[in-house]
Amino acid sequence: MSKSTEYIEKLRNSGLRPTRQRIKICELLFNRENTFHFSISDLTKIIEHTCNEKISLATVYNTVHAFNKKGYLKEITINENQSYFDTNITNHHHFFDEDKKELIDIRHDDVEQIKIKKNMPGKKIKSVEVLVRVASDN
Amino acid sequence: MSKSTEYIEKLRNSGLRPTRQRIKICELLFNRENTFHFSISDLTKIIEHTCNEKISLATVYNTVHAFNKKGYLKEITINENQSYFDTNITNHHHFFDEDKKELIDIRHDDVEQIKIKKNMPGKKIKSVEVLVRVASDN
DNA sequence: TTTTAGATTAAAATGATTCTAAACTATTGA
DNA sequence: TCAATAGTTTAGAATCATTTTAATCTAAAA
Repeated sequence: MSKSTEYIEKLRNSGLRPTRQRIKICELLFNRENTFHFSISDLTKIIEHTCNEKISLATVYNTVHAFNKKGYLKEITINENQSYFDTNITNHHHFFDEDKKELIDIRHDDVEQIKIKKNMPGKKIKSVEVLVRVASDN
Repeated sequence: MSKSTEYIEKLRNSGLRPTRQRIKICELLFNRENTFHFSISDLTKIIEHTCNEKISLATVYNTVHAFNKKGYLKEITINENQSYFDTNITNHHHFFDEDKKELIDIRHDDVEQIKIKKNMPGKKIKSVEVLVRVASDN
């Protein structure tokens, strides 16, 4: 499947029509070797720098949120004013580097099985997320 | 040590003078049997309902943030628009009930030791937080 | 094609948080 | 004890991220 067909499918699955602006957003998000962590403001800056045409903020929000809802992006929230999206939607965890304000993936295999000995009657576990905050030693 | 002396000490340690308004906030936060999870908006509602006098929003923010910074409160962020503070500052984890939008403590003992096989050179681990999202089975 | 349902946009609205500046108060030290 | 001062409270304004609006535009269906 071509990249372009893949983007169109992702958009349609998310309930969105494939438009020029949304395809461009897909290219920026999904045409990458490595996992990509970004905030909405990171993404709009990248659009400004790599794109001749402007994409309105409303479109960026609407597209990113639709992908997040559908599961093509994963949200990682650090605190009240720092929220990131991750293009790596496999089951994995994160380091947050407090110095550089940067997220780093921890492969699922790099964390030993997490066993929770308590359960919530009638409730099903949807996800288990580990955030390891790190900072410079000194 | 009396509760009141304890509040004054907490405030001073956080770099704040013990004023009438801040003592009131301490009473609401720390005079409790059980751990208390709240958002700023929860707290302001409680103040409105239990207090004759009004405490301005600016004071609430400033006091809660100072306690959080000092470590007398712990912040738990669920997503872009849901952030809570926890009066339980011991090492522990959380369930987040997606149905009731409610946090529930998981005692540290109820999660088996989390071993991270990867490390970040030159960086020290500040905290390891686990968030288990749960929702109704059906 | 033509129609229509959905998309894009700039600008306005909203809502949470932070700032401001004037009035107030805890603390210090004479 | 009391004045000086440094920090605090407050309402309201400012800010910032996000969402809504309504007019214009476009993809997709007929």
